[in-house]
Amino acid sequence: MKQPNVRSHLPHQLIHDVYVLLDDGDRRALAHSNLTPLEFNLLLQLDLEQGQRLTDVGAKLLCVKSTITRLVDRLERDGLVRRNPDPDDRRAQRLILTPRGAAVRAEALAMHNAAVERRMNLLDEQEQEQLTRLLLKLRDGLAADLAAQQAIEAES
Amino acid sequence: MKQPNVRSHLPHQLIHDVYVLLDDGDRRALAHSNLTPLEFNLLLQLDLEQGQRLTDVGAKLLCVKSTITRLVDRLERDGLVRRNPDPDDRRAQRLILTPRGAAVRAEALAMHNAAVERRMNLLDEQEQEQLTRLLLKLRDGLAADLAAQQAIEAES
DNA sequence: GTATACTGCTTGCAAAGAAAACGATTGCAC
DNA sequence: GTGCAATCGTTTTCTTTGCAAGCAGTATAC
Repeated sequence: MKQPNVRSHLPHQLIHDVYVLLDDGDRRALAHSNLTPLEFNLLLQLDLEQGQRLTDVGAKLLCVKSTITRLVDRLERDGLVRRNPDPDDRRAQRLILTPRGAAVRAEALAMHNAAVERRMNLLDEQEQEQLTRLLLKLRDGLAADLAAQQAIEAES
Repeated sequence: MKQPNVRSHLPHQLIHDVYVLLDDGDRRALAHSNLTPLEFNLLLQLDLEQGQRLTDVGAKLLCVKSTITRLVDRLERDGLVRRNPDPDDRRAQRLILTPRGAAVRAEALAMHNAAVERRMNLLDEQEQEQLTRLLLKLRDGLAADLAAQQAIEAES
């Protein structure tokens, strides 16, 4: 059994390989701004909608609360974001970007956009559209599959 | 700038999302055998060609040597693999699967194959072929891009 | 042959994340 | 209102990983 004898393993493996390569490229592009991909994504979230709670951000970034706490600790220490008290809920904190954070975000976004565009343009426009269509279908199916699995787990 | 205004960001984002979902599914499928994806992949490597050195495995699994050392520590402690001295090079160790390791590997492979097949069959056969073609092209291009970047770094 | 560079692996250290327990606060049932 | 459950965020602990330094063994230059 040299290669797994299941046909569907090839695309599965390829998604993994492509992800690793893209992630590596992202890290290289963001390293100039001293950001990890996760930090960058957090800054992007804040740009979209300031004043979010840590829990909200965690849900969007798909990581647990403690990870967000420490991520924000670092970013706050570096002066990129600030925790503001929530006027309506004394348990919660609202995250806002500092001016310095906004500047870093803009710089990193420009580098990131350029890097993504350069690499994705390895496919022509039509191929990108095809790929998008296939991945959308797969993603939605997988998300449904995950929800079903979680429902099963919740029962037991 | 609600969504990044670069067209190529959508497939980039989708690959990330799909990867996360697939990885999560892999972890669930492998959890029944108490293996992480990396441990599973190491066992698969050994199945392919027994007697490999740690360095060889590290190259195939794309992680640094120290990671392999500790990964093998765990698997050896659990009785799944064994380090054998290399007769030709006293620095090196040859990794072989124990009978117990082979059994665990077989069980995990069956579960993994079933899980991969079920999820990839969210796409029909033709779509899988299309996806494979696109990802192959992208992967090869990205690999070449990475090699070019590394060459630039090596110069400076 | 001896010095030097290189290779294979391990170890120490730090970064990152997950899980669980916790304190503080809120909201819901009654 | 009072009591109980849920929520928000932090802290503690554990696991996994990468990087850099180090040790032992090998190969190359001379």
